[in-house]
Amino acid sequence: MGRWEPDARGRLVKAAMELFEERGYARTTVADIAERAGLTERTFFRHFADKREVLFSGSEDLEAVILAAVAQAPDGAAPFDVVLAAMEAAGAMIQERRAMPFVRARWAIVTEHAEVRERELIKMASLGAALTAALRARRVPEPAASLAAAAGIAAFTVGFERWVAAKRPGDLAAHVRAAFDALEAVTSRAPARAPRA
Amino acid sequence: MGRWEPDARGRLVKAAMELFEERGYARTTVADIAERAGLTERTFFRHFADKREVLFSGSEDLEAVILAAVAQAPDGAAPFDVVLAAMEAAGAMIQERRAMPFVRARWAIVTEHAEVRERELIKMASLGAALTAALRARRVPEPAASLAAAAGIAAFTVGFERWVAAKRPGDLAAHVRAAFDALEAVTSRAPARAPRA
DNA sequence: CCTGTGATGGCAGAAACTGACATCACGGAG
DNA sequence: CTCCGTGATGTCAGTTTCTGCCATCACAGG
Repeated sequence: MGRWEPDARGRLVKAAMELFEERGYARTTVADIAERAGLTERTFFRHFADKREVLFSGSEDLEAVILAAVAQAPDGAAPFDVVLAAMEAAGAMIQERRAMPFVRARWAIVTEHAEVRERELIKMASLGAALTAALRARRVPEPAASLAAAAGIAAFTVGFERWVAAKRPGDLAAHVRAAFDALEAVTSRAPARAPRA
Repeated sequence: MGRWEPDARGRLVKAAMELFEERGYARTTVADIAERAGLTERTFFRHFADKREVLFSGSEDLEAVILAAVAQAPDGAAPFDVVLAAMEAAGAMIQERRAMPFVRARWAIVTEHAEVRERELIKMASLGAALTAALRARRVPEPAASLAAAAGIAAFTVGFERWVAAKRPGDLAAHVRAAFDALEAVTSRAPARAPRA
């Protein structure tokens, strides 16, 4: 492999991010991206299923980190603690990429464009499914596995959003932990059940 | 209003569902739908933002029911119980539509087509945002409001999926309640905190 | 009778994607 | 060394989604 410029995929991602910042996501066509990367539109679609997907390059790594964290959790750990550990690991990975400007630019695009947000949500759902499967492999029964996964991802999302919104970034993992604690607090019903019992 | 056949929107929804069942979602074009409804493609896009949206007609009602339930909850109720009540109300509405075949047909399409699932997820997220706002109006602070809303919707989803998957439909609200209980159980950490303390 | 309004139709076009086929350097088999 | 399979890319035509712009035309109110 040396016939073409190497790392076509990486070049496409780079070109896309540049153009998105220059003209905005909506006003950048796939043809534009391909051209800047020195490729053709057709080749873009061989590397990415669609235009949005170029914003999610690397999400496979995230899933891998999460699954690894689950696998490494001590045997007797409670499911929710396992999920917390997995989400902390995910947070650490995002933070360690030192690509904070990239994270922010990406975040801006995702929140501004509903179509991209849709993609983000389905990626999260897919992550949740993988996490659920990993929990089930640890003998966590349903529906506890699904619920722990979904709730954990919700907590992660809240923590992440607060981290991004914060002026001084701080530690993402700390935000995530705080969200988990808050979730535990809000889902615990008072000792005396509410009226409807 | 009497110049055209009435209820263009309704006719489009009906035509769409028929065609989706006859040829499948992917092989049905918007032009097909419009033609069967006695309209043109251009008019379809005046009633629905895009092809997927025709599958979500009525989701506004769902949001209204949820918000009404939140508003009617007793003043001192715990946030999570308020959310439970709202989700039970949503479940009751879905069940009372007596459109069980429609619900199943729609469910099949949503689970089979990622693009439609994306739309479903963003609708859920939007519902979550509305629910969060309603909780905040009840003086529930952040991040408790966001977390209660997201966790509640996750529990509802699990309950709904189990209800749809069940051979004998049974009561949706009961499934939802069970999911809430299971969520509470899984998010409660043991009295002695896990290793990381 | 006249006119504004609102839902619709017609049409052209951009942009996202897809399928089928061609190209062409590299690397191994002979 | 030559030949051929392979794989990433290019080319091109075509479908589908979705938008902008303007025309139409019955109905309602003045």
